[in-house]
Amino acid sequence: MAEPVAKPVSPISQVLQSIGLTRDDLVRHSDQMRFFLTQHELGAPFSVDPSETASTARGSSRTRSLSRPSAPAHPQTPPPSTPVKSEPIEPAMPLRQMDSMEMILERKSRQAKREKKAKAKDRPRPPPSPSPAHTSFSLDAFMQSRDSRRVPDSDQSDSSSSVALQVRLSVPQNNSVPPVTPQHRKYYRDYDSIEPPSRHKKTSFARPLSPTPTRSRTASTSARAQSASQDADPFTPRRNNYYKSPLPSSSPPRSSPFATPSMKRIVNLVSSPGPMGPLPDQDEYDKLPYKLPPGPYSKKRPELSYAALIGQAILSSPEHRLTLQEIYDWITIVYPYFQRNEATWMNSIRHVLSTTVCFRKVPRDRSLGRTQWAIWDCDLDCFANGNFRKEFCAEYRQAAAAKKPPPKKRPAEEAASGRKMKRPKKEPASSTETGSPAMPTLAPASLQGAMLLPIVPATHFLPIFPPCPSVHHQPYYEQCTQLPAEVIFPPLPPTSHYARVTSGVAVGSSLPPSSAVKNSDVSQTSPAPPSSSLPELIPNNGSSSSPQLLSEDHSQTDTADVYIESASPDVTLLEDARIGKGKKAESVVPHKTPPRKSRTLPPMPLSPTLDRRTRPKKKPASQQLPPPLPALVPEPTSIATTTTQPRPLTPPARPSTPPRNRGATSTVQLSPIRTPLSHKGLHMTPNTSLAHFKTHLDPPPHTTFNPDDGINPAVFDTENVRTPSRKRPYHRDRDRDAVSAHFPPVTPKKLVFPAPGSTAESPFRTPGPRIFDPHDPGTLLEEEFARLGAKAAQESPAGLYGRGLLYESPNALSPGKLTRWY
DNA sequence: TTATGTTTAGAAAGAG
DNA sequence: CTCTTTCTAAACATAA
Repeated sequence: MAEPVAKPVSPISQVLQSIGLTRDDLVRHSDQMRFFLTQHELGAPFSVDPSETASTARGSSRTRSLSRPSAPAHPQTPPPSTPVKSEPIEPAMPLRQMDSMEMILERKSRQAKREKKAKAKDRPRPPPSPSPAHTSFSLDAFMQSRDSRRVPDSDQSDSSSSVALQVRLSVPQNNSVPPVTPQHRKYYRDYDSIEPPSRHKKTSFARPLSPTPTRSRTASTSARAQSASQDADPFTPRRNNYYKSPLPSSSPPRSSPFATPSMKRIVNLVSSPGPMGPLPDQDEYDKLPYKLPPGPYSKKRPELSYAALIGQAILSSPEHRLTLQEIYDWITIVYPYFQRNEATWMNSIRHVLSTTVCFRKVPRDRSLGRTQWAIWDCDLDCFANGNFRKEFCAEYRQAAAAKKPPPKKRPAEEAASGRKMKRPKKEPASSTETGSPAMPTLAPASLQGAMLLPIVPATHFLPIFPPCPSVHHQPYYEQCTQLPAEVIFPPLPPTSHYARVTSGVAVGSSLPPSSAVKNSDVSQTSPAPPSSSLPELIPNNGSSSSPQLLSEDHSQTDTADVYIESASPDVTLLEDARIGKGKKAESVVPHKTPPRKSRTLPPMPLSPTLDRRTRPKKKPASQQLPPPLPALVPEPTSIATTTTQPRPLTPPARPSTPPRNRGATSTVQLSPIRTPLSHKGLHMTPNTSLAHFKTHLDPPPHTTFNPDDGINPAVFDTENVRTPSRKRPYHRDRDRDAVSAHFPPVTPKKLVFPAPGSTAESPFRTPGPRIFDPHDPGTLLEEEFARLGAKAAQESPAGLYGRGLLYESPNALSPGKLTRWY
């Protein structure tokens, strides 16, 4: 690379000289340019992430996610039904050039749809009105869904619609496929959903397509690949819209618009059906219960694990809880790679939610909506930097501390001595399991929660319990520390209330007692932990989503930044929202849910998850991990407690919690359900330190990143935090394919700037290290650098390349993930 | 019937 | 080579 390379003097150099700029300047400017470009135009033909290419090149690293494992094998067994999704791969559309066009079309179609639906449908969700959008979606959804499985009825209802869908899908179907193409269904249907035309599109690229016949995967793969190819995001959420909307995710009704039932019709046939609904329109983004990261979204498959994606999604909501649908929506928007049609990933998402300890189920009233999946504050560490690391789960830690086996959410294994048992069917009553014996073993997730807690009325406990008690009192903070909030959440606009709030909260983190109570809730939900980061999440000022909550918050917060009170209100609100409404149902869950607020709580240890299973499996890992990130904060517990103290006290009842108590591992009551671990008293090691936050509202250093700097905090973090360990590349065929397809092994240029600030700026930027935008000056520069090689590198301001990132392969950078965030 | 959840299996990749 | 992790697939459950 470094070599002198042929062109001794690049035009650029000349130009620079003439201009009097240094390379550094160029870099900076380029970054800025890039930034603009990216923002403004998503359209870059494709942002390829160099990283991707590189990654691929690199090795496997990416995830294997794509992999289609066994695919090959399948041949034999072509299951009847799903023999294979594979089909799919069609050459499809070339890249989408049309993004803009498509976008427009889409919108139009959507609007039309909306209108129609609005009329037609009832469902529109009540609440806010966002619904309309939904309706619009319906088409899409339907298209998609249909594609996949459903029948065609609609088939194409409209070409336009189809188009829209396609677009949305990101796929270019349009091109290739006529809008309607009923066929889709065939394909899709046959094969699970997966590949709707959209995928095909992709093929345009090279995608060789994966040969892999495997079923769905292939399809999926292909799809993905396609998606990947398309980098441009169809909808980049851009703008601040995001910020705005905080619909109350929690707010039951609305939940995600998409989610809205309307979609239902569409249902998929697939086993695990996917879902359906179309994504929300951009317009609707505002309304969403979660915050979308800015930036164009890369269509590539994220390197992140599903757990990480879920974590990002959930954490993007003010309360840190989303419904499954919302999670789907978030993922599909932010990672266009995942399309609604595909059942595979959704199935995986569900699977992860069910099996991962950190994802807590919060039941709600039906009236409110479906259950929500929450991340407690105590587990925030797990999601730092947008990644997911079990090790940091409170339970894990505890377990580690205890030396017990890592908890698993689902004990299934444990329970039964042998795995395999198929489940006996469930018993209707969970009781059986829970009740009895199993305690250790199984508890349904929901139960778990319940188990843990003594059941306090939801409302009560929310405040009361900190989610994860023990460890983090101030989960957010801690987390924040660990995570760069920014990473997770885009920086808030100064103006935004949230910012203040959050900060305030953070500050208050200590949480005022008063707030404390509420706080717990608050914290949970929006609290902010995300200090810095959060803000955005919550955006809105009044907006919406849980609007009320938010709104209030704002007011309050605004006024007093600090106080929790603001929070408190929020909390209250939140709770109301959640609890009040949902709560009833929640009784069980509550325990866990409350989490968010963990802050307040003192040290409860949590053991909740443990209950599920203490499974030995991971121990190793868990053990290793124990301490979350040391880096940031020192002692979490102590601090936390102090700060949070307020509420902690009563860890009320939570059965589970008690044990946790941090320090003592006392075994407390065992919740019947709980896992033994909990009982055992895993204590929690506080690990994380919140301290930092206590002191500082802002996230630790890394968090902030200036574009200018070029340094991507994330990067740092990543390095630190992330263990590159596995690099799983996506090897799995898909990924590779996808990637390769798009960009062939392109030489991994090291272009990848660490996405330094520039691109980086957009936190959520495409995952890859950055988008490859040919137009982007940055690119040019990069090339130049490449030519110049080391020289440039040296020169390059640290900022840009930060640590030499310049040349690092994207992968190296950290998992692309980080990058992406920034 | 659908969407959602839970659980079991198995494959692939990586780490040790 | 073994163990672990992640992903995928699918069966089964259940609420609405």
